[in-house]
Amino acid sequence: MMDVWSALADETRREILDLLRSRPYTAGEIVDQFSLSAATVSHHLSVLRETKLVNTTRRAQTVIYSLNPAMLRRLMNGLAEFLNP
Amino acid sequence: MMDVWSALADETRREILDLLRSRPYTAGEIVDQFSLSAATVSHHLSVLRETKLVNTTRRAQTVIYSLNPAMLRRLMNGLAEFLNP
DNA sequence: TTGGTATTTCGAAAATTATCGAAAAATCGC
DNA sequence: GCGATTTTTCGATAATTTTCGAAATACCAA
Repeated sequence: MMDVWSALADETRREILDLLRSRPYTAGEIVDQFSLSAATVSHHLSVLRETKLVNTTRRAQTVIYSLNPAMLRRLMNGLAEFLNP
Repeated sequence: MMDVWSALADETRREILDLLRSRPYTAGEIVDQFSLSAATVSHHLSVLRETKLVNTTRRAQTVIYSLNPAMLRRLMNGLAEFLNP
C-alpha cells in the first residue's frame, strides 16, 4: 500500500487529479486523455483510490472517478503544521 | 533531476527534513540518525539539495545542511491554489 | 606536503514502480 | 442466459530508485 506522497510523485497521477478538478470522469474518459494503455491508467487510478485521493462510484458498466479534496487538504494542513509548529 | 514531489516521496528524506526543523545538522550528524550508510544518506541529501528543499554551507571539512522552508511553502501554496482556484 | 577527518562520487546489486497485452470480471440490454 | 461494453487483474518486462562498499575529493592542521 502506497502512501499519499508516493502517489503524488507520479506525473500522470497528478495530471489525473488535475483533470478531476473540473468534474468527475469515467475511467474510459480518463484513459482517453493519456497516451497510455487502459491497464496502466487503471493501475494509476487504483493507487489514487487506495490513497483516498479520489472517490469512485459505479454507474452501470462505467466507474466514475471524482476528486476527494479532503486528502489534499490534510496534506496541505500537514505542511502548514510542519512549517509553523 | 528529480522533482520536489519525488523528493518527498521517500520516507528517509522526509525524516531528514523533519530533523532539520529544529536546527541545522552536519552531514555526519544526519548519518548518525539513520541506520543507513553514509553513501546512501549523502545521496538523499543531494536529492534534497537539488530540489532546493535544503541549503548547504561548508565549515572546514564539514557540510552543514539546513531546511529551506521556501520550497515547502511554495508546495503548500500550490496545493491551496489547486484546491481553491 | 603529509596525514587525518568529513563528505561525496562511482559502479553495481537489490528493490520498487511503470508499463503493456491478454485474460478475467462486472454490469447492462435483450 | 448471451453478447456487448467498460474496467480491472494477471503475468511479464522495462525503467527507475535505493542501497552499499570502495575509491575519490575537500579541507584543515601540523
